[in-house]
Amino acid sequence: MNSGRFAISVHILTLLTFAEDEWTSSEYLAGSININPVLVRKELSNLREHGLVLSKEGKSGGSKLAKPAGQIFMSEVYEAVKQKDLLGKGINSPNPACPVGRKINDHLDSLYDDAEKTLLASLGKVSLAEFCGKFN
Amino acid sequence: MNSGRFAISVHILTLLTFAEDEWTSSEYLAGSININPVLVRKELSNLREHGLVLSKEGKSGGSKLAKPAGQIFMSEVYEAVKQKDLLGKGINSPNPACPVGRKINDHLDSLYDDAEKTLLASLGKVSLAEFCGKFN
DNA sequence: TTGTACTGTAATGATAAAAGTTACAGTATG
DNA sequence: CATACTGTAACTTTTATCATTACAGTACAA
Repeated sequence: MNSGRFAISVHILTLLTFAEDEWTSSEYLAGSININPVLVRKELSNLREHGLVLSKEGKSGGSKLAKPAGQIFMSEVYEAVKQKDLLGKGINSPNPACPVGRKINDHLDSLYDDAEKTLLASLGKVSLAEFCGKFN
Repeated sequence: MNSGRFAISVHILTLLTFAEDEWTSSEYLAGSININPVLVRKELSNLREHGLVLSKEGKSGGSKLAKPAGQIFMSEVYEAVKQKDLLGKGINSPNPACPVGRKINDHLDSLYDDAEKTLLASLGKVSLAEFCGKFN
């Protein structure tokens, strides 16, 4: 799983939840997360592609949630930021002359798939709204 | 979760399972995995600390499983290699002046803990022996 | 009792991935 | 048309990962 992108995305979405329906600037978001605004925009761009946020260009532009926080689940955020697989699948290039090396990646893949399904089920139980409820 | 260490450890343990009760050298393991022997020894050192393998120094030395493959579970391997947490916890240093930034790491932690419990339960169902059974 | 084949680990260097920074074109708004 | 934003590309810096070299320690076996 990718290092800190999940945390950054959840942080962004949490701030947008508290901003209600306001268009929030990447500068402001970057200030709370304490990272570079360009990184925030990249992450927003990804969240946008996955239908979680909307952005508006131009003066008084910014971003906001694409749907109510009660309808956004942590599993969606996970799906949005994942790129490598959960446990680091397919990074090595085992020796194909070895009977184990030749087949292990396939077997690891199916192990990972099962584990990831369980993880998604768990994250799918928590909505952004519930998560934000913890701040009160 | 750490990139490829889980895969390397499972690969090592699989090779040791097929080696039956032989002491297997790090050189041989490195050949199948196609990585550097020193990295293998480091990973073996970690697996040893976690009680999963035994090593013998000196000529005709090497490593073998510390217990039968039916009694080693993927959850143990996961626990052995994890260092950072699952989803990249605690990497950012959010702005403490922001009410969200100030508390988000705690809330993320509890989210991660729950998700990880589920993941461990899933990996705990698969023994090394079962995993190795797939190669036949 | 000495050569050999291993482990264990530290130190260093190379490569790759992640994050920060600068820069600037594009776009709404007033 | 000035302003305050977004969206991206290009470049640099930082950090993490992996490979390599080196060598001390250990057990076996001739």
